[in-house]
Amino acid sequence: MPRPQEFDRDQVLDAAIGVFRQHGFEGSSASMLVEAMGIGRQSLYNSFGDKWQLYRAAIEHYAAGEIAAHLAALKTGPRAIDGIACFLDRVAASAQDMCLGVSSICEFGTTRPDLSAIHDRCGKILNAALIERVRQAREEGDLLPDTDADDTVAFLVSTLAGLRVSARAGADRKTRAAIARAAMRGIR
Amino acid sequence: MPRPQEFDRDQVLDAAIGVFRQHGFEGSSASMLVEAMGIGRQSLYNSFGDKWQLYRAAIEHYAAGEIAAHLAALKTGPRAIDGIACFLDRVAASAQDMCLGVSSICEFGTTRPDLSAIHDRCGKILNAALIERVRQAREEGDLLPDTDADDTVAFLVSTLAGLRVSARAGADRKTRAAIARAAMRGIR
DNA sequence: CCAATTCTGGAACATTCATTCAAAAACAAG
DNA sequence: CTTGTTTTTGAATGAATGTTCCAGAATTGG
Repeated sequence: MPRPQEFDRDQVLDAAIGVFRQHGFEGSSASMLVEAMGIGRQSLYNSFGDKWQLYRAAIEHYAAGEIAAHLAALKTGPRAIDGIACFLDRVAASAQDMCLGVSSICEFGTTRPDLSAIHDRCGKILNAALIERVRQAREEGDLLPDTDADDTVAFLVSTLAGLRVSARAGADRKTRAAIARAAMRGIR
Repeated sequence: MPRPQEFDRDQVLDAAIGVFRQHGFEGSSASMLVEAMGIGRQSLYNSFGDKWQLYRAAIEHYAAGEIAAHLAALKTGPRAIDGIACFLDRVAASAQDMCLGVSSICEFGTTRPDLSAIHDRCGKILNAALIERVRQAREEGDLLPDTDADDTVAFLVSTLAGLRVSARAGADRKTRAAIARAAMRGIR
């Protein structure tokens, strides 16, 4: 008998993600979120609890999509090294809009346990995929044999963050592509 | 005849920098700043105008110190490549606390012209020093000869940002050093 | 000492914030 | 149609925000 919800949860979440990406958590007001999401204030609080929980939901939703894209990119190419290159190229190409993961880390670091839990969980998935691919590339002879796989992955993730911050600072696409290329040279 | 200022401008500015580094602009309240700086609210507004102007002053002050440290690091070593390595090592070693430059870029991107002006001005100085050093290293035969100097510098700055975001996310010192090493491999 | 100026501290300001209350409207099931 | 539940809407809440006003204390130069 209950009246059904009129909006699509994923859709309004995407709208919230857009606001948070642009302004961060503290810079996003409830009014901005309500307006962008196109729902009533009350609906927001009914569906998501409060602003912080909405933020967490947005990050989780964003991370899910981002991880899926990363994993897909990593799968490409005849050899593992191609997947790694594709992963970096995709990041370089799609970095116009601020990354919500980088943004949340810059804003809160490791000070919010519930946020860190999300980061850790998502980071583990991406790290595992990267490590597997790095090991594979090494076995295929495309990587330096005397480097630690964990360190290589840390460097790749660092490059990911660096690319996105550079983009936020105004770096154009060509420059970003050059950064990705240099990074590939660093692990090979 | 006027009563002299009782506090040292640079000193209270350093305190403000500490707050802004930890919480960003939007996350830092006037009360937090007043308490950390150890001066009265009124003194703050008399000396710095308002919160935004204080933020700009803090960034400017922070950037001056940071640039000086970068330039000093770049000067070291018998060859230019040593200076570049030292530059990255210093960043890796001193990245526990969030970088105010990276933080402000993540928070505001290029949306505030007056902020971008500061970034551009400081970026130019660092870029010029890096380019000079990169060119020199190439002449000394320590760098790949067929790479663009601008791209190499962009990669170094991207690594700088990546290192600091990684540190904010919890990367330990050893991991950060490995990232710096991998980056050096990327330009050589 | 006097005068000028600025620092200090506290109260006061309007505004915005996140959040909630209350009533109206919309829908599904009987 | 009625009943029960939920969404919606708009106003209202109290707290916190950045900022300013004010009076008193402090310190220098004349």
